[in-house]
Amino acid sequence: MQRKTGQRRAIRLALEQADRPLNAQEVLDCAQLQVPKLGIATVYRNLKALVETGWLLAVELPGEPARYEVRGGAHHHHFRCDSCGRVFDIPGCPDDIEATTPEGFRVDRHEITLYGVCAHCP
Amino acid sequence: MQRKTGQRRAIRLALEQADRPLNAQEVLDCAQLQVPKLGIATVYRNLKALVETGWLLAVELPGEPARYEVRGGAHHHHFRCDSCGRVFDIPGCPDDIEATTPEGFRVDRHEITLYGVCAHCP
DNA sequence: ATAGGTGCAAACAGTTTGCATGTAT
DNA sequence: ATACATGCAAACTGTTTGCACCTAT
Repeated sequence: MQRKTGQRRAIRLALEQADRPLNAQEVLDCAQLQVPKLGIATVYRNLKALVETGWLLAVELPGEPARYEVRGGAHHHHFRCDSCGRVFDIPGCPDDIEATTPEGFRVDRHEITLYGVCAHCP
Repeated sequence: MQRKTGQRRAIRLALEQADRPLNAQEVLDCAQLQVPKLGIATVYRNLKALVETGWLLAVELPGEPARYEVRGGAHHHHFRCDSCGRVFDIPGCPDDIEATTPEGFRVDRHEITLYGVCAHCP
């Protein structure tokens, strides 16, 4: 991740301009507007590297390809619309999440996903 | 799903005897003890059918193959051990989960996964 | 007898990797 | 000049499907 390349810039731009988490294919489609010869392998390599540096956050929902969002604000969770398939950020977090964790288990982190219909869908 | 076959019985038995959600490969390994010629395609076909009838519950964690558990008790969530990779049931559920859902969103269901180290791992 | 199930292998989707080529430094 | 980055294609994993054969009913 030490050189500035056109593909790298295009990939970052795609993620910065998105208003929601994008998957690898969406990043490719968007970044190819600027670098048409961009390949999917390069997208994956850069996404992985950007997650490792902490610039990106991987949003992985069960059964679907991973999405990525620029690590911005505070701890939050996600809402997936069953109608349009898009994923949105949900601020905040319940505070009693670990309440019923069995004795002897140590909880390091958690994921919450809400499913339903978003405000833009009928 | 209308005939009683040996492979179907073996698959159901594997899931009934497991004390945790199993993925397709684990079901195959276990069921093959009784039906050695059992194929993975049959396992997938039966898992899908059993989920559709409601007998099974799919436990899908991001980035890993789906696991399946017999639909038994009450609403619950899951804990994944980062050390041994096994998944355990966690009883109960925080009650203020939908608290910060934005206006206009309708929440139909939710998934919570805790990550950490289980009681059996050092 | 016959519709439903099975096994095998091929097809698939998403992701990763090996390698020759290209390019920012 | 040279190490890092890219593109392509092949490999890989988990899952699904087409098809001929098998079997519970």
